[in-house]
Amino acid sequence: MRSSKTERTREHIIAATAPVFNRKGYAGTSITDLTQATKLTSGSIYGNFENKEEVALAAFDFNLESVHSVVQRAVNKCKTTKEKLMMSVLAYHSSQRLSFPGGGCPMQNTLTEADDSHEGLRLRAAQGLLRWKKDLMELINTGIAEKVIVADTDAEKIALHVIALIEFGFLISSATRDRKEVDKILDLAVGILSKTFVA
Amino acid sequence: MRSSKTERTREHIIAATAPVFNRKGYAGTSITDLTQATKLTSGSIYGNFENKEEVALAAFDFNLESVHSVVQRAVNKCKTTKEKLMMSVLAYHSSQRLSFPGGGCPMQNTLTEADDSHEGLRLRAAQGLLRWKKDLMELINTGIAEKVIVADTDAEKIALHVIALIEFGFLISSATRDRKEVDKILDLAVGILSKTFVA
DNA sequence: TTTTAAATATAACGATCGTTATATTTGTAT
DNA sequence: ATACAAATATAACGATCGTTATATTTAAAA
Repeated sequence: MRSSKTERTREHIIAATAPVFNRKGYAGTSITDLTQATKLTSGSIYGNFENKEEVALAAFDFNLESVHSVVQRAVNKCKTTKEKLMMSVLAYHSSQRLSFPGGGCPMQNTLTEADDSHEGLRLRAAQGLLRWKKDLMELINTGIAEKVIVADTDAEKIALHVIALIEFGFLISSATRDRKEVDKILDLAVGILSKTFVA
Repeated sequence: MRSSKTERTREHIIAATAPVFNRKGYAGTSITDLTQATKLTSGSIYGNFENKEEVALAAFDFNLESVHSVVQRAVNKCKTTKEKLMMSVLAYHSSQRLSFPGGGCPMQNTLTEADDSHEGLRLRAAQGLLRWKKDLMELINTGIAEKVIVADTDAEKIALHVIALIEFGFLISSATRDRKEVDKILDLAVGILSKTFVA
C-alpha cells in the first residue's frame, strides 16, 4: 500500500517549491533553494523525485493549476455566459486580489525561459496556452449559440486577443510594480469582449 | 589614449554574448558560455568587464538596441505617419524577416526572469518598455495633429494595446514555433491601429 | 511489540560556478 | 628596435552546483 504520508510529502515539496520556481526560474533555482523552501534535506527530495527537472515539472503543473482553478472558481460563480466571459478577464483585476502564485504568469515565465533548452517545460507551457484558448473559445461559442454574442464573431481571434492583453498585464506589472497599470490593460480586454456582445 | 583595439574587443564581447544571454537568460548563462561565444578566455573577459552582471547589462542594451534599430530603420523608410505606424507593427511580421536577436523579445525575457533578483536588468527593461510606448505615442499624436488619426484617440491606450499584441506574438512564437501564428496576432494589432484612422 | 521496509538525514562525490592572482603575450610609443 | 604598459592567457581559488551512497530514523505490518 502506498503510504499516505509519502503522498503528502511529495505534495508538500511541490507546493513549497512551486512559488520558488515561478519567481527564480528553472536555472535560477538551486537544490538548496528547494531544501530551504521545504525544510527538508536534499536526500529527502531525491527520495521523492528523480531529479531537479521532475520537481520543476510538477511545480509548473501546480502553478498553472493554481491560476486556472482560482480563475475557474470565480467564473463558476457567474450565472450568464456574458458574466462568465467578463469574469475570465476581471479575475485578474487588482480589485479581486485573488491568490495567484508570486512571480507572474507561470506560462509566460516558462515560455520565455525555455526557448530551446528545457523542452519538457516548454511543451507543458504550450499546452497550457492551448487549454486557456480552448476554454475561452468554448465560452465564446456558447455565447454565440445563446445569441448573446454576435454570430460572426471569430472565437479564436477574440480568445487570443484577450489572452494577449492579460499576459501583457503580468508583464507590465513586473515593469512598473504598479497594480493600477495592470487594470488599465485589463480594461482593454473588457473592451474587446464587450464589442462582441449583441446590443 | 584609449586603444581602439580595446574598444573593439569590448564590443566584440557584447555582440557575441548578447544572443546567448537572450536565449539562455542571465542565470542560465555561464562564464564558460561567454568564453565559447567570444573565443576568448575568462581572464580576457574579466579584463574588459568587472563581472558577469556588467556583461549582461551591456548585452541587454545591445539586444534592445538591435530590435529598436531594426524596426526604426523600417519605419523611417515610410513617408506618411499612417504608414510609419503600420510599419511599427508590420516590422515584426514574418514576411519581413528582419534580423532580430534569437530567443525572443529581450525586454520580455528580462522582465519575466528579473522579478525580484537582478534589479539592474529589470530597471533597464522597464525603461525600454517606456521608450517603446513613448515612441508609439508620439507617432499617434503626430497623426492626430495631422488629422489622419481621429482626434479623441487615447494615444497611450493604443500604444500599450499594440505593444501587448506584439509581445504576445513573441510568446506564441515560443509556444507554437510557427511563424504564421505570430502573423495572426499582428493582424489584430493592425486592426486596432486601423480603427484610429480617419475615414 | 517486534520486524521490516520505506522515508529521511548525513555526508560526500566530481563538476562547474564566478572570480582572481599571476604569467605571458601583444600592441604602442619612444 | 627597445621599453613599457595594456591585453590576454593560464591556472588556480573557494563556493556551490546537482546528485548519490550510506547511515539513521520513522512509520506501517505482523
